Amino acid sequence: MDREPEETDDVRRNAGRGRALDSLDRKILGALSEDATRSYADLSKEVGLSAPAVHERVKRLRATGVIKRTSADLHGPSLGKDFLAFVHVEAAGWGKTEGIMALGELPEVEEVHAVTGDTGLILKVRMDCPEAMEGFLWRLYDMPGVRGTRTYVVLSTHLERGVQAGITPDLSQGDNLK
Amino acid sequence: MDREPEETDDVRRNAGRGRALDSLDRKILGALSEDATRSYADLSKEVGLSAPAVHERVKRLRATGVIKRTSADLHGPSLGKDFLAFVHVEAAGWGKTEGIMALGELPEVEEVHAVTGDTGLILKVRMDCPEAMEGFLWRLYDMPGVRGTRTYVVLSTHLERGVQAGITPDLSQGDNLK
DNA sequence: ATATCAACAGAACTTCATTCGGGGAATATG
DNA sequence: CATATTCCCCGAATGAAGTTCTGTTGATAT
Repeated sequence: MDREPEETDDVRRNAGRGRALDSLDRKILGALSEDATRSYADLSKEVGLSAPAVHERVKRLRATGVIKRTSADLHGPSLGKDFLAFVHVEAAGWGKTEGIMALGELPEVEEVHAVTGDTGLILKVRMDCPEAMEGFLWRLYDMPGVRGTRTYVVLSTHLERGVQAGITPDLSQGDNLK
Repeated sequence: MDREPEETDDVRRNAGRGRALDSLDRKILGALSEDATRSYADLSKEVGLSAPAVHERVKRLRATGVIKRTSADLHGPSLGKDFLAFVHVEAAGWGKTEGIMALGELPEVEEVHAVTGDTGLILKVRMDCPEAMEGFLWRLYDMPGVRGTRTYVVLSTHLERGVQAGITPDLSQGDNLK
């Protein structure tokens, strides 16, 4: 009888429940977030486990959603996208407008966040030129509920990476109160 | 005489010079940016090439820097990072302060951009709790040149992805002028 | 004290990545 | 116009890696 381990099919959203991440998991995650092409044999030497053991952990990390996916990180300028900007959108009703959600269909839109503050939405958009930016803003203003926008054009990017596995303990404790 | 194609060592920013990306490259890039674990045999069926041909193209895309790297995308909350925020920093002198560049050492800091507008810097930071955010801001204010900050706490993220291979032609032309 | 379960290592197996040799189309050269 | 040259592709072969299987160990629960 083959039991399928996946068939939970239930509430899987709070990933990593039932098994907290130990230091080995974090080590693996840190390594894979920097270079996901490394072999399990290679990783096994770094974390002190056998290749199958690492494989099993990675499999679990994927299944539980800790590793959302493995992706190739592309170079914007090489694709003709030299123009990066953050657009703060002042929305009337409130976020989640059907039109605003449809922004995700544009490959130029990389991030959409609902935020606190005077603006309700922050967009990260990357395109080829200022003219495209203009076209994008027009499209934005045509949407119902968009009252205004504030655009911050990126002059240079000094750091850009995904979620990091590490944390800085000092931040949430200790010497905050000087 | 082996000529090393890399030894330009100069201005490499416009990677992919000498060979424009064709539609097959874009198809491959689009696929790999969504799932970099797909096999070449699999990709070959999608783009209509043989596996070695796809491999060769990917190899070149890596070598020329179009594919910056392949990474595992991690799930923040699973790692205990439930708190995402954009921090606009009003810097006195101007960007690239040694201290600000050192922010990259904190795994909580995911992005650092120099931008136009009243603020000179936009930071994307992800941490475990508001207390950590507080600690981070304190650390920020201790830096020379930091005049003020404005923090936008992310309430919900509707879209978050890397550079997309596709483009929307309409944006930079045509019906912009309504 | 015994049964149960989770995690790991070593070996076997399978699939994939990678290299090699050759062919064809387009471009450059005489 | 004919002939090299170059680039890009394919099919086959090789090697390395991913993946599965089985037994063992240690811890926990009965």
